[in-house]
Amino acid sequence: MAEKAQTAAKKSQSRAEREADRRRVILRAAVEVFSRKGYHGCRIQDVAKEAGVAYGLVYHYFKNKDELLESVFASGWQNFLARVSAEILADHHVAARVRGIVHVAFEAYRRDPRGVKVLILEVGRSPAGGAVNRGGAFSAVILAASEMFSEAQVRGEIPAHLHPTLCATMLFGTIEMGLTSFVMGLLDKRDDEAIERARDQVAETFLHGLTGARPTASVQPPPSTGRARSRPTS
Amino acid sequence: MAEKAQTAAKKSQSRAEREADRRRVILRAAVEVFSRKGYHGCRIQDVAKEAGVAYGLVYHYFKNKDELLESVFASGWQNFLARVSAEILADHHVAARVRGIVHVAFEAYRRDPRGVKVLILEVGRSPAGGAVNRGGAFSAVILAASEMFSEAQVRGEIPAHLHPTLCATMLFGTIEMGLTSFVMGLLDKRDDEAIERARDQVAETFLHGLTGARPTASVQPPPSTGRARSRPTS
DNA sequence: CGGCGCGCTGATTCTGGAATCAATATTCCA
DNA sequence: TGGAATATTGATTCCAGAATCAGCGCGCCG
Repeated sequence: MAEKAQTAAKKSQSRAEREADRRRVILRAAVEVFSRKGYHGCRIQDVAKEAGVAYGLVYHYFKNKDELLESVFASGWQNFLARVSAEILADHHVAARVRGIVHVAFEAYRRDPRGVKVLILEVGRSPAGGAVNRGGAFSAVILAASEMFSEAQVRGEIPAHLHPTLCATMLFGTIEMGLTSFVMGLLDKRDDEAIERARDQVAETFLHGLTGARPTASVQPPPSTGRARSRPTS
Repeated sequence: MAEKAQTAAKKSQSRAEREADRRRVILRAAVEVFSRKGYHGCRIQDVAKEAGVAYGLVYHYFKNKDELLESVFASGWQNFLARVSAEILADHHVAARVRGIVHVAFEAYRRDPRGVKVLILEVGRSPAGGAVNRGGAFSAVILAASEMFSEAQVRGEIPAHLHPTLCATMLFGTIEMGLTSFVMGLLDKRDDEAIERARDQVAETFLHGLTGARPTASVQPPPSTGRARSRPTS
């Protein structure tokens, strides 16, 4: 819809750029406000104010409030999804892959706590009939992870009697609640080191259990596809 | 408010009873509707229709929509809270207590999936500023569980380097997502036996980890306070 | 440099649903 | 049985907030 500006070469480009910027600003503001007051607890006006624009403009860029949430979700989740998928598909021992997934999740949180909060609290849990159709996307990751565990069983890396899907949900449940501790202020979210320790504990406990947990599995990240290289801040 | 009817002995009693019934019917209907469309996605009218009463009546029994949700929460959570607390306070090895907690949660689900769904999806996750102040209640359980793990560390039952609070959140995260698998239809909620297997897997994986999970820890419930005795169906 | 189109604005309209309330039915007690 | 007290109803009021739209002014083009 905004692509009509592609008539000329350079100038129009700059215009399109500014448009995209606006869009991003609004999206950003939406994340901010959603995380503060929740989707239902805020008006479009709040988002507009946060973004420093008239609220009519929000409708210029997004069809309605739902589409706004949908976009917030898409922009946040796609990214996360891609990274997690990469971890899942890597062909390492399942333990390494699990560590990778945990790592990705916590890294995402460290980079953008607000965004993660919205994902967790708003999008992740919208009631069945709800507006946003993100249930599918969520299931997709679970499914992929199930695959991974299933495969790990074939390779004999984990016991055969475990239900792969349940393993997958448990993994994400563990991660999610780990993050929620921060989101809800049960743990100090300022402390970067605490976040790292939490991350390691989550991974190790999931892998070796409460009773068998090892004395911290060193901080160096597990060997995996791309997680390690420090990506451009973005 | 309805207690004024206690003037006489028998008849008035019956009246009070019918009132309480009504109240319960409405509460029940609310759970039903909330679980189907979510708190924000439904009108008072829907609840009334489900309960088979006029919606004005809902206001006779509950001050407003919020109080209705609050009550749904209270009636469901108090119960659960009490049972979980009992498990937490029992002085068994921490493993037994963990099993007990998991057991209670799954039992609650088996008895009333709808109710658990509402608790998980609506109440458990309401965004910070939200209406219902149940965050406190939730934190309370986490805190209690933290205590338990802390104590277990003193007794040397689990490694000292683990963060007790994180252990607690992980435990409930694992449980919650385990249940969510059913709520979301990732696993077959009809299959009673599947539920039991899931329950055991959740407990054992949490305790011994993915890699160390034992070949199913037998179905017989762990030795704990009162969980074992099959309570009157209700 | 003049005018025109499109990004942008915010007052205005519209909608849906919460909460009220006056009227009606039912129950209870003397 | 009468009538006071209470339960129940649903049309009505009221309002928050979503979505619209008519116009304004900035920037771009010839």
